[in-house]
Order: sequence, then C-alpha cells, then structure tokens
Amino acid sequence: MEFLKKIEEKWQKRWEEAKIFEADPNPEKPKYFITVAYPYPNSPQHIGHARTYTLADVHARYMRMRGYNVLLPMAFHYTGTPVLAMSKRLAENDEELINDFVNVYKVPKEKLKEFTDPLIMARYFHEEIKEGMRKIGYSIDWRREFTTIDSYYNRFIEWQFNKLRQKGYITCGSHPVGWCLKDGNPVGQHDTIGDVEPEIGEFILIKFKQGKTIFPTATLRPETVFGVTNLWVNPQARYVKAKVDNEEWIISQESTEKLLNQNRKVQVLETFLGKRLIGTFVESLVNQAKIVILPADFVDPKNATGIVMSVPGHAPYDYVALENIKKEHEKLKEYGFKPEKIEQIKPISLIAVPGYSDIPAADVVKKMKITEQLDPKLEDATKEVYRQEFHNGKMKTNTGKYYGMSVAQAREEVKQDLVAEGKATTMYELVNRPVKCRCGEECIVKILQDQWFIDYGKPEWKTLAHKCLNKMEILPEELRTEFEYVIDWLHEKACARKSGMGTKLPWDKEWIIESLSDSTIYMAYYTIARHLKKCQIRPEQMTDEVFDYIFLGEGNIYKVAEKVDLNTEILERMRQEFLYFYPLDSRHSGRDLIHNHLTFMIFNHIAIFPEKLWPRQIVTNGSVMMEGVKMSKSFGNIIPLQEGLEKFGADPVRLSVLSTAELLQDAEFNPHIAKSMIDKLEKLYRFAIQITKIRNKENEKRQVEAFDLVDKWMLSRLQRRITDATEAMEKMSVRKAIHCILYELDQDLRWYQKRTARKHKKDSVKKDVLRQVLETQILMLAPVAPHICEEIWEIIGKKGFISISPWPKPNLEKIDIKAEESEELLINLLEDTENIIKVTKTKPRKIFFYVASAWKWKVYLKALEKSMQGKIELKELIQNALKVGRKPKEVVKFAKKVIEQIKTIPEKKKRNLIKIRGVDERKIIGDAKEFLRGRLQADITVYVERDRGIYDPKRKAAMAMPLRPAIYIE
RNA sequence: GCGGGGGUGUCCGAGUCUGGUCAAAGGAGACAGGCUUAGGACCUGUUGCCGUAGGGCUGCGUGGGUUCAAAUCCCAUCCCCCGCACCA
Repeated sequence: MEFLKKIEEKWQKRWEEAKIFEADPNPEKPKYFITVAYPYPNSPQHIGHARTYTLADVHARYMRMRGYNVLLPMAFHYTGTPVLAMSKRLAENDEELINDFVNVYKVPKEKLKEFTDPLIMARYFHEEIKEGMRKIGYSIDWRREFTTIDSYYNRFIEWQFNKLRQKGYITCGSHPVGWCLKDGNPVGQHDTIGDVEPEIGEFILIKFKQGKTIFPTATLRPETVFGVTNLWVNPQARYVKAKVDNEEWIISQESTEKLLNQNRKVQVLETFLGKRLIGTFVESLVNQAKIVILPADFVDPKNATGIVMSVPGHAPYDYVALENIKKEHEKLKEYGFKPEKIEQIKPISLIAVPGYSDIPAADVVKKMKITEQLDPKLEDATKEVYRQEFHNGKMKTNTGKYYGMSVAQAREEVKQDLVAEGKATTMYELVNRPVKCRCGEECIVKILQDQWFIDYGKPEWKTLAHKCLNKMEILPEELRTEFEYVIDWLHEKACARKSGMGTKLPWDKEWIIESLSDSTIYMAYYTIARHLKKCQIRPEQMTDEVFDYIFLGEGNIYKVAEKVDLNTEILERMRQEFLYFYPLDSRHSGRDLIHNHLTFMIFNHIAIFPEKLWPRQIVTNGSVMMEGVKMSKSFGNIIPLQEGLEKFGADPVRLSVLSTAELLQDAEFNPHIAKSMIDKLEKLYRFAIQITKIRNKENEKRQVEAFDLVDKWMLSRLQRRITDATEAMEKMSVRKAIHCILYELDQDLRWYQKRTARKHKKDSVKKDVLRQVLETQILMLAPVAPHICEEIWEIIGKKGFISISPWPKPNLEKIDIKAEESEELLINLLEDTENIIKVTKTKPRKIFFYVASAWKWKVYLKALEKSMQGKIELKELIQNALKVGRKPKEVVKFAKKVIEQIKTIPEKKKRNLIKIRGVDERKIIGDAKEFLRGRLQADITVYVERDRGIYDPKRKAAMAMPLRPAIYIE
C-alpha cells in the first residue's frame, strides 16, 4: 500500500512537470474535447462523485493513447443558493451540519468560523476538491480552470442570456412554487426536513352562497359537485369572514396567508370558531340546491380553504363523516338539529363505475371496515375510489351536459365551465402537506410574479433539439428514449432567483441567473479561459460583440477589437482555439442530470451555435452504492474522496468505481472491493518484477517457428483480448474492458503458465511471450490505473510515459486458429477425463486416449461444409462416408452422431475447422503428454483408434469422435 | 399516472442486441486439501439433483407461443428500482 502511494506521487509530479496533459491547438493532430459536469463546492467530493469524473478521465486517457490531442478541463460551479444556506446554518450553530463538517469532512475547527462567509466556504471546498482530483490522477489541463463567479464568466453568461432573449427564448410570467414564509424563499426538495419534494396541486374552489357571502369549498374533484349533500366545517377551527378580491368569503384563518401569497387581496373582517357556521344553509350556484353546513373533525383548516363540500356517494371521507354524525344524536341536538332531518341526507350517485355499486364510497368503506372519520385507512379508500372513477367512471344522467363523459374529461370541463361562469376559482396547495422547511416552518405555495423563464416549450426549438439528439451518440444507448421524452416534456424553466451567487440577469439586475441555467454552454468558455487571465484582459473588454466574434465569427475583427481596445492577435487566437476544440466531442455526467442539465445543454447549444458546433456525444453513468445503499450525505454513508485515496490508493479507487458496474447500473463500493483491487495490482506488479528477473542472454529476436502451439495460442488469445477491450472502450463499457484486460487475460495467462510449467528448456521463448502479454496488458490498463502502469512501464525498460504511448492494435497475423482449436481440444479432453474420474471415484494409474481415425475426420469435415451450405442429408452423408469408412453399421452410427453434434456448433467455429482442415489430435495430445500426466497423475497413452497393437480392453476406441477422443481409464 | 431501467444459481453479477460450444463466465460465501507455530494471505479442488465412463433430469420472475433448439425471439402478466424540475 505504501509503495502504491509513493508511485502515485512520483508520477503525478512527473506528469505535471512534463505538462503532458496541457492541450494546445495543434493542427497536425485530431482533437478530442471531453468535459464533465463541474463540481459544486459546498462539500468535499466523495467516492460516489469519483465515478463520473474517473470515467471522463479514463475516456480522456484512452483517446490520448489513440492518438488524439485530448482536452479535459475543469472548473467550479459557485452559482446558486446551497452554499449560502449552509453558511447561514453554520452561523446559526446548526449542530448536525457542524458535526458533518468536523467529523465527516474533516474541516479544521478554526476554519469553520470563517465559513459564515459563503465565499470562503466555497473557496475552501474548491481547493479541497481540486486537491482530490490531483491525487486521484486526473489528466486535467488546469490552466483553463475558472469559477462561475469570475467576472469574465459573468460576462460570458450575460452574452448567452442576451442571445437567448434576442432569439425569443426568454419569457416572463407568474409561477407557483413551494415557499417558506419565514425564510422568504422558494423551497425545493433539499430545503425541506426529510428531503420531501413539495408537490403543488391545483384545488378548485367551488363557490356556495349564503346571502352575499361566499363559501369557497376546496376540491380536486369538481365533477362531483352534482352530488353535494352538505358542506363540512371543522367546529373547533378558527374561521374568518374576509374580503377576498371583490367578494366576501368565509375561509379558515390559516388560508388567508396562503391566498395573500397567491396574489389575492385579503382583508379579514371577523374571526370566529367554525361552530358558529354549523346548521346554517348555503345555496349551490350550480343547481340552486339549499344544503346545510355540518360539523366534521376530519376537515383540516390548514388544507386549502378549510371548507369542504360533502359528496358522500363518491368520497369515503364524506361518507364516513355523514354516517358518524347520523349516530351522534347528542351532538346534533347541541347544534339544534333534528336527527330525522339529518337521517334524510342520502348519498347521491352520479358516476357509474363497473364493479361497484351506485355508491362506490360505501363499498370501499365497508370493504376496508372503516367506521371513524379520522381512520388513516380513509386515505387508501379515497385513493381507490379516486383511481377507479378516474379510469373507469362514466358520468350519469343527473350531471346534465356532462352525461356520458369519462370522469377524466368531465373533471376538466366542469372546472373550465365553473371558472368561466365565475362559480368557481382555483387555489394552489401542497398536495403532500405538511411539508416543513429546514427552519421548521410549514411550507405553503406562493405565486411568484414577473418570474423569468427560458421557454423550452417552444415547438421549433424542440424540433431542433430532436435533430441534434438524433445526430448525437448517447452512451449508454438505452437512455436515448429518455432524452427524447425529456425534450418533449420540458417547458418554461424558471431561470433566475433573487438570492444566491452567480450572474445577474443583464436586463433586470434584481435577478440572479440560477445554476442550471448558467451551466449549459460553458464548455465553450474553457477554450478561451486561459487567455483571458494570461493576457490580462479586463472583463469590460469582453463585450457581446467580442463574444459574437469569438464564438460565432460575427463582425469584423478589426472593428470589434478596436472598439474595446483589444489586441486583434489575442482575439483571433481565442477564435481559433475555440474553433479548434469545438464542437464538444463528449460530455460526461451522472444520469440524474438527463432530466435537466444534459438536455438544457442540447437546447442551449442549438439555440446559440451553428449546427456544425453542436455537441456530439453524451456519456452518463449511474451512482455508487455503499453496501447496497446509495452513497449520499443524507444516508451518512459517504467516504470522502481524499479519505478513500488515503486508505486505498488512487488506482484501486479508480478501478473499484469503474469495474463493478456498467454505465447504466449503480456501482458498488466497499472496502472489500477496494482491497481486492489493491491485491490485484500488487500481483500485477510482482508479475512484472518476475519477468524482468528472467534474464535473457541473447537478444530477443525470435523466429515464429520457435514458438510451440501453446505459445502461439497465448499470443492469439492476446490479440483477441485487444480486439474485445478496444471494442468495449469505444462504447465506454469500461467495466467490460477491465474484465477483459485484467481478468480474462489473466485466465488465459494462468492456463499458459500451467501448460508451460515443465518446459524449462524454452525459457527465453516463454519470457518473450509473457513480456508481450504484460506490455499489452499494462498499456490497456493505463487509462484506468495510470500510476502503477507508468511504474511498470519504467521497470520493464520502456521509454517515455505510458500515458501518451499508443494503444495496442491487434496483430491479425498472430491470430492462430489452429493453436486455439488445439488448446480447446486439450481443455475439453482434460475436463472429460476429470469428469470420468470423478464419477467413477477411481484413482487412475493409466489413461488411454483414442483419437478418431482419418475417415471420420473426412466425413466430419464434409458434414461441416454441408451444414454451412444449408442442410445436411443423412443419406448423402452416409453414402459419402461409406466410400471412406469400413463397416456400414459403424458408418451409419457415426454419421447420425455427427449430424446431432454439428447442429450445436456455432458457425464461426465451423468455418475455422473447415479452414484448418481439422487438427492433428494424436500429435497435440502426444505433445501435451507430460502436462496431462502432471494434471491427471497417471500415465498417458495415445492411440489412433485403428492403430495396430492397440490396447483397448473395453472396446472404447470405436467411440472416438473428431475433437472428442475416446477415453479409457484403469 | 407518465417515462426509463431491471428480475439469472446461497449471495453479488455476466450472458439477452447477433437463439445452439449454457448447469450458465467471474467474484463472494461455504466445504475439503496444501502451506503455516497459529491466524491472515496464498495455492488446489468441490459447491442444483441423480449417476462406478465423459450421461440424464430440473433450471434463468410467472403463464403462453415461435423453433429441430429459448436465459436469449414474440405475446400476456406480476414484482422491484429511479425520475417527474425551478433545485444542486
């Protein structure tokens, strides 16, 4: 472990000194531009983050070895509110957060005090993250680093937004959001206790009249208004009479604040207990029915208006509450009701649902055995009725013009009609309330006014986005449909907030562009970032005209440069560097960003850049699990990256996060896996040392003739592994590549070592083969585990960095089908023999192998050829065989067997066998006699089945098939 | 609800696109043996059921179908995971 550390530091230093990852435009070389979503510096990175970044780095390193001039830059995303929020929580001495910072993130205590300044916190984690990226060995060109609050960057984003606005993609309007009254801020999932997403629903407020006073009853099911039998009010809750806009409303006290935040004018006139309303009558504006107000405990004054219309036929709550109250004679008297009057209230049926009676609410309540209106099971009951009626329900005749409609359709139409006629209005409410802000306050819904949006809903924009997507490579390809879906689904996206760090909206400085909107085309900015600093350009020199020239080639360079007093040469250099690296060849990120960032990137690129500069590829990956649980701060199971590197080393961590899962899946990380990677690398290292120790006296030139079949087999396999690994890397199936390079190749190697263990005389040949394998193996492993590979590269005497050495190409001349078939024969033979030994439970002293005679091979090959051409006719085959075979009986038996067997051979193998005209089984087995004797612990004798003087007491020899020698053990 | 991904042996996990070499790679665990003072590490073997000759049976969520042949193709069905924003 310690030695791994030393190796890492050594090579990181050398890379930096040699500047091998700094990419400048080079017209001689094809470029490849990779970016990965920049990190947000509100905490250190953990092993989970490492997956995405390591994948991008592996991609970069691979492409570099493929001969590309690769640019992999990095920046830091300061934009947004989370740093501010954390800073505030620290200032308030939030214990949980302080604990995280000190014990999990290992922030020195004295540093913590400074973190009440959000910028200091961001800078701290910025450096922390950067340090981690160096220590894990990413091949980043750090000269291009920036943050999103750099003044140049601000100018860049202003340019982008001006562009978007010019193109008509920016709109302004109102928008409902989850809101905390105490903080005065919108509330998203990460701002709530328990990370609950505030779900906003639109309630319909159906108005009932009492004189001039309006009772706005809140419902999600306006179509049931035809079944209203009464209203519900909570007798213990406080209600108010208030002037709302131009009407007088009775509503719960809690609802006044909500209405205020939804842009209504509210003036409270009077406050009283709900009790006072009980027993009074209201009139339906829909059918003029007069209905009574009854008390109900289930009515929650905090939900919407706190006034509920009762539809006992189709709402389980209402049904149970009505049944309850009918039995509570005492209470009824208290309110001055005559029990008989209440008894007369009967549920009204207005929706027909197959499989249910006229009163579905009653069915479900009875089924679930619910008797009390505060029974939590009522939630499920409501859901069931809601779902059934929504999908299968039809409106009955008593619903007038809505008769015959589906519930889904009627709901929409009733809503629209009532609202249009002024008989109803709407109100937003959180449908999953209560949702509590981290400050403890219960969230409400607020309608934000004059909110700025990027309108991703524009059809022509979507069309272009699809066009771009169609041309892009999406890895893994399975997720393409998801992108299609997101493109269609996106609509106006609020693009600015009132707080947080970032760039101000250029035309409305009160607003700050939020983080998902200022991170869509910044990849372009990387191409010029280093010049801005190096040439000491002032931010104000970077006007929109300058950006237009650099990125779009618009305007006259002399005029543009003169206007802002900029050197034309510098301006042109920036333009050329942008044109050299753009378009973006590959964009990496976690797959969770498909729904926003990655798709926004597509939209914004096509909005601003010409088609030939659109992004070319997106690579996404799943997250990292820790013992089966997603690694995240809220689960308390994170391993900070630097801690992980300290414990396990860079290469093992890199291998661990990439080798356990393909792109789409979640990867598993645990100390166990990391440990096994360490072992694996150490083994590889020892193997390398061992090889260098086998000293070779003469030079290493060797004729192919000196190679045995096994040697040829090993080299042949090596070529195939190269092909497979390369193919996997092309698709960023790094897991597959690692398995191929590290595990499958090792398996081959193990077989080779076993086979050659006794061949002392040919050490130099063996060394030559092993060297070739090792060299190829570390070349292919270098993108994933670069440090150890550099070290081994040096040990085996190679010059220069492995990181910029060419990726191996398969040498097709070394692919040796004959050698492969021969070894396969041995592998199968060994397996069969061992199986017999196992089953017979004998300890063999002598083993006899009888290989098929020449005529069988002839027939066999003929059959193979026939099967390749189409069907094999048994008759034809037999006739053919009779010409070469002897006893007809034997021939027929054999031919039948051949036909059976040949069916299961894959085409490829058939072709190979035909090509090499079979193999010399006697020679192969004979040559491997020593090996087989060692493995089977018995004397080995090989015969061809018709050999003279053959020893065959059990008459096994005749059973021999090509590639399947008969076996006799004694 | 909509959209996406997935269900394989004790467990994890390949294989599915391109049907046959698939009782199904590779791990892990378990068992036996070697090494070792002992433990760990390492090495060898076994690990669905039956079988004294390389074989047979069952088997890849469930039920059907196509085919000489299905983990793989088609249809239906059940279950699990993720996303549905104004937030990184």
